Amino acid sequence: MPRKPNYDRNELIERSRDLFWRRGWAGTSLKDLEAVLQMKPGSFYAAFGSKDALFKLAMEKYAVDGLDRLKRLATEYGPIKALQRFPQMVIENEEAPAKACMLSKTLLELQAHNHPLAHEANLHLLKMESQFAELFEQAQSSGEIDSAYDPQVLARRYQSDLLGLRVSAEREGVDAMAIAAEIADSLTRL
Amino acid sequence: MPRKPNYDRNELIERSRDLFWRRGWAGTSLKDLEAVLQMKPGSFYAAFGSKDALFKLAMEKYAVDGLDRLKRLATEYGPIKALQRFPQMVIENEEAPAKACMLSKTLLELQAHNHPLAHEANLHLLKMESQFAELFEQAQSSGEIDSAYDPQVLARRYQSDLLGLRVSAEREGVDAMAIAAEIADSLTRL
DNA sequence: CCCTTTATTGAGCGATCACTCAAGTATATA
DNA sequence: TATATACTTGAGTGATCGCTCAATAAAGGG
Repeated sequence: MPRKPNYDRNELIERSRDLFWRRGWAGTSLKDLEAVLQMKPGSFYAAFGSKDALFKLAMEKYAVDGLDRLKRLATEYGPIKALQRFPQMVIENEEAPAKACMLSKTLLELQAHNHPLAHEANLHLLKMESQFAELFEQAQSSGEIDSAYDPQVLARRYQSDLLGLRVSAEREGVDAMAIAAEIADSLTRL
Repeated sequence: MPRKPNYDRNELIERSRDLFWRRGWAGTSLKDLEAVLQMKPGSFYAAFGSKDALFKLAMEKYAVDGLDRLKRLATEYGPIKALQRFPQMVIENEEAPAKACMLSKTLLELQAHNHPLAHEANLHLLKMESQFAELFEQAQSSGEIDSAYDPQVLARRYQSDLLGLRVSAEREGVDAMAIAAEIADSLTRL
């Protein structure tokens, strides 16, 4: 008996993600969302409940996609080569809404307000860090890097470097590709 | 004939800096500022002109103070030791409004809106980067590090690492001091 | 003292914020 | 086709946004 929505929910979440990623939480108004999603307020709230609820969905899609890209890279090239390629891959996409990481942007914007979305962002970052650690561990198992290192320590540092890279890539007049190459290069010396 | 203001302008700017640093640009309302500065709207606008104008002043103070701390560190310990100590110093201050860099927070928040303050933040970051490069150069002159390196390249990477560290330090459950130690340690291998 | 000049006050401006809801519309099932 | 069940519409909610300004208070110079 029901009537179907005339939109693709997944695509709406992707469009929201791109807008939130670029403009941030406070920087994205409901008018902006209505324009990009081609939805009136009533439909919007029927579909997503609130701005924050949609932001959460958008951030989840962002995190899952990032994790997927890394895993695919690891499947194709092996763990250490994946970690080497990832930084460059992440900043070279000209079509991406922003160079900086959506999770870190959200964290920095909302952490001081104790906003639940900041905590959510940190959880996604932790998941990513675990995946980094797993790849370092695999690289040790296959003898690609010295097994004396603690994979968790390597992952922690790698993620910090990646976050720094992506902030730098957001700046004008900074050769981020060169930094990415340096990060990749430093992994060959493990 | 005139009447003197009954406040210390410099202190007001410092209090504003702390609030802006912690809460960000959009996250700080005029009500917040009025509360912290103990000023009514009229006085506020007579004194500073606008929220953005005060933010600019606050950011300048932030940048100048940061530069000063680095320079004092270099005078006391020498260039390379200063660069080694700086990361730890920057994240260990518990009284600071935030661990993350105010300039990077401003850049990430406002860059996508082409807000003048984002450009301003980048200029301050460039100045800081120049100071890093100068210290690396001094370290080369005194033979502390290999002179084959390009000081600008070292400075670019150092600043990126520092920005990453400070984002990481903002997170819960991340041992930022360990990352700071690693950054410092990597400078001994130059 | 008076007078000029500036600082301070606080009610309130228009604009925008996230969001609501009653009314209208489309669709799958009976 | 009739009906039930959603989805869609868009004017409009109260709250908050950055900010203005006329009125008042205070402090120097004469």
